[in-house]
Amino acid sequence: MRRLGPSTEGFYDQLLKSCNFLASLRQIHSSLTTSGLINQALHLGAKIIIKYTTYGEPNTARSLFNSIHNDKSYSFLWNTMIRAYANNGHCVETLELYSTMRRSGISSNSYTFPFVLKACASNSLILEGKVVHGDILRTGFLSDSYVQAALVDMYAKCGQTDDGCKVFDEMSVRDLVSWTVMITAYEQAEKPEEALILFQKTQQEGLLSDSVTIVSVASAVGQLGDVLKAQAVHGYAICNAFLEDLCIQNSIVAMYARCGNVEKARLVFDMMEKRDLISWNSMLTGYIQNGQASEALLLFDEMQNSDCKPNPVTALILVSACTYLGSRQLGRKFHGYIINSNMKIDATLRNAVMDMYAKCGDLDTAENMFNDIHPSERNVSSWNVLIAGYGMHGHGRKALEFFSQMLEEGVKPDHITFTSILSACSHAGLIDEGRKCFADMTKLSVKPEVKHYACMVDMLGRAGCLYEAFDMIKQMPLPPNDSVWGALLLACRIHGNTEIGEIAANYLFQLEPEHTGYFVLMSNIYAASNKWREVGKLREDMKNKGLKKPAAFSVIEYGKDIQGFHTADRVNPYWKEVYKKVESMAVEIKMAGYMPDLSCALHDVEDEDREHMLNYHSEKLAVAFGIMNLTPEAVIQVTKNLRVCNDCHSAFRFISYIYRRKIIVRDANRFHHFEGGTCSCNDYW
DNA sequence: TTAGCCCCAG
Repeated sequence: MRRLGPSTEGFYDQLLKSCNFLASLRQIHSSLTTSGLINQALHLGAKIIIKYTTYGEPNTARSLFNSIHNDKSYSFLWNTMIRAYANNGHCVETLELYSTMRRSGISSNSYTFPFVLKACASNSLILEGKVVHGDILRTGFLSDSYVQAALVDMYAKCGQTDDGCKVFDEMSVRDLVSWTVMITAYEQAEKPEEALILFQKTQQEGLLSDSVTIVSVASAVGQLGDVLKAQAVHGYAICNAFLEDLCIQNSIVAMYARCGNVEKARLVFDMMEKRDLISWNSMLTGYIQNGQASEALLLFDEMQNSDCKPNPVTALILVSACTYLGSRQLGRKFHGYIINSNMKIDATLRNAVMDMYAKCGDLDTAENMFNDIHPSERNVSSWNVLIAGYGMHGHGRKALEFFSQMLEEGVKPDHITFTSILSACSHAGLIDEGRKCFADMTKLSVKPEVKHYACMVDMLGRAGCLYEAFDMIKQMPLPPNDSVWGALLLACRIHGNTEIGEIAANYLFQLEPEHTGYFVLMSNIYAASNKWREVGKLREDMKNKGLKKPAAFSVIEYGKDIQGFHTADRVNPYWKEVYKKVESMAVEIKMAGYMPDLSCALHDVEDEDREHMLNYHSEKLAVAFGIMNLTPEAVIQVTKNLRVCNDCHSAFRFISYIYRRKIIVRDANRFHHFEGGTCSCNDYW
């Protein structure tokens, strides 16, 4: 065999460094094989193994590995192959190779374990991780800081933060990475306060953070939603010259958005010199999280003109924006875009598209998509989407059918399935079926959570079984939260029960003193029984606490555009015409027998004024806009962010009859299809 | 004699 000098090795080293393509890598590989150098300078072989794997050729890498790892006592190449697998998501192969390595008597070292642990961490393989932990103890590598950090990370990613914390606490020396791992662990476990306390400690110990730490800290602050802390992190990044880092910029954009300051997020975004996919997706998500879906859509147009092309995550964000807006038309457009862009549609994205169709009122398309999925590829979320979709439309029976079919096909329901099926029963008034499903939960080994009790209380309460609902709360094995009492309060509103309503409201005012919705509900109950003194007292309370009724907002599709209306909107460019229309419609439907439901107007004023105020509810403005601008055969579809009010519900029945229009309203809870004077919910909602 | 642990969009 011909020996080549070190200068030749250096030459190949350089060549490999600058090699960016699979084709040139193959050339270098073959030239090294011909020269025989690959068997002598193993670090070159190692580099090729790594490159093949990152270029998506793990099998080629493995063949190379198999052909050159002739010295059995030499762990370097094994470590290389394990590293290549682990860093490219080939988790099974990593563990398989590690196991072969052990069986072959090759000793692991401090370079082996971090990658094996990474593979366990990325697939939440806690059992395998624990075995590796045992191996580390046996081989005496627990004192290595890289191994320790990887171990803490593995436990954290497998959801065992406490075990990770134990390893962390037992470390004698902690470097920045171990601190960061622990900070990230708390952040990922949604314990942002703990994460920030640890960050404080790194500062006290005089450790200089790196960009990874700051990203995690920014994430934690985002979870906390504290704008002041967000500004502090932003300032820290500026002072320590971290702001050049793209990851940091992205995390700051996301942080501000999650703290509700989407304007500040946009400011940071606009100042960025370079933007990657994550920058765009973070900003888009920020708009969606803050209810500014139309801003998100504008930004998407900008994104398409940029050098960053949308990926499946972008698609997911946009589809969820359409779901939020209730815009089937836009949703369809994006669905088309997704198909045409040839992006990879995974189960999550497909389910999101189905959910969009279901929640935008197009159940047929949702169901067709579901039927197109091969039964073996339907996961629990696919079923959940359909069950929830049918439930929202009041098709309780259909939801129950899907639920049975799901069980027949051997798909195990989860907590979301039961939330969906119970609320489906609730909307359809199927209380016996609902009771049965609730009883089946334990049999199907899904433990009832507070939200399931809330569904039951809602179902029983709506059906008028107020005392049974109340008893259920009293007998709950878990402490009832605001959604449970809120369901009872809503039921009291529907059935006009002041007495139980007051009990529920008292709990709610303690549990959620800032939540205006409960004050509004209770004052509605008082208003319905003409207890204006109590209404006034509640209003006074709200005023003293500085609470305001959350802004109602309704959206209607119009051509390629979307029009949004607030209550008593004077910002929408068409408000004057729309006001005239609602006023004239009120006159016409009154002649057909519509009676304004004055209890829906919160204010303690003269009846005539209250009646007048009802006209300008956001959903009425949106429907009036639809009648004025859409062709007579077009369906008027409106999405409202809160629950549709009683008076609007009654008015829409009359409007659908007199104007011969199909009106579909999606509110915070469900769909209402108005046609010929009736609503699909049969006034049961 | 060569290699590494932790991060941002969903």
